[in-house]
Amino acid sequence: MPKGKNVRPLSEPEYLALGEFRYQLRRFLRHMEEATRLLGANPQQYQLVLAIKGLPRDVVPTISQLAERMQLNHNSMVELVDRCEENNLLRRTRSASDRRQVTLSITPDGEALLRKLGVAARLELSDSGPILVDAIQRLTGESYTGTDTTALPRTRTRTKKAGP
Amino acid sequence: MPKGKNVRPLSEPEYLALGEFRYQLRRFLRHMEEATRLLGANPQQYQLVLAIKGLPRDVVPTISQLAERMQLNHNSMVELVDRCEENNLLRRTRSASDRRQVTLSITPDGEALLRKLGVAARLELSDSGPILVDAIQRLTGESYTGTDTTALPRTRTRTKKAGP
DNA sequence: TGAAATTATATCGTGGAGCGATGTAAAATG
DNA sequence: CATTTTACATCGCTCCACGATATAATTTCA
Repeated sequence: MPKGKNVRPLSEPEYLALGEFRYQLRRFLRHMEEATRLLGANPQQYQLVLAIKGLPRDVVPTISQLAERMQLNHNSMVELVDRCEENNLLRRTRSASDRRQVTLSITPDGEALLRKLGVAARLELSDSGPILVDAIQRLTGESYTGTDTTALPRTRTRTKKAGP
Repeated sequence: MPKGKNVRPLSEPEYLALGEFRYQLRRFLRHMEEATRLLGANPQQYQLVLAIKGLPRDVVPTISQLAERMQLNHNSMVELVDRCEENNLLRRTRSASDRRQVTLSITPDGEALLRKLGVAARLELSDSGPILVDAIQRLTGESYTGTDTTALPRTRTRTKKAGP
């Protein structure tokens, strides 16, 4: 594999693609937060319920697993689970096989939230999804054959910044 | 367009896709935060510099514009710009045409940060990008025939932090 | 076996970042 | 010009993630 290919500096179109990617992400996340709050729920708490629902079926929904899935420290996850339990979205159950572990289950309230916001997420992604996909492909070079060593111009004409 | 199509509840594969989508997002964001901090910089501040660099060329980089791009309230953006200026990543310039406005420009330090992290972002997206694209397509039904329910590729759990 | 190490969850105090409310200056409106 | 609107700035507050630390269950191995 030609190592140099992916470590060259970003070209301007790539910066635009990365900017667009981040922008669409923020919009998606923000809109979902809004939708969540409109239902009187807390965004992070919804995220956790969704993370449980969307967990691969061979993964046991413990605190640590979900901390990893949401990229949180385990103690932050403990606190998030606390809040979810207070709001009746989740329930804790100590595992019988290993009694250090706690497995989480979704309450009917949690499931109801999932149903409503799931539809919202799909609709939202119908808009931003294609733009996201496009940006990703511009950056990672979809249709990238790996044999190209002549690719982009390495010399930049310094037309950019003239002083005021 | 059949209206009912996108408002039906999520199927289980769709929940899995949505879960995977969120998971890959969090991983991407977290890894970029780590990379940023490894360079001694602040993640949000990098985000702002990137947002400026990645702004469509016909958009003037003012406080309000960037607040919208990063989906922050304008006052939060003011504070973020303050911090970026303190860390010598950005400079404020009052606009000559409309002296209420402030236009932001990236310092050499900011550009250097962009170069290093741009490469990191592309590499990171080389991994998570295809999974993200796949999840989006499963949800928005792009070329999705409904017959393929094979599990999503699972990314290997990576330990988050090397500790002493 | 039983002491030490490891794993899983829980608790507590702290700090940073985003937000609402409010302020100030410039520009648009009428 | 007087009023309204727009753009940026300031301040106090709160929430949430984190580091440090604690507790309990399990595994390791001398």
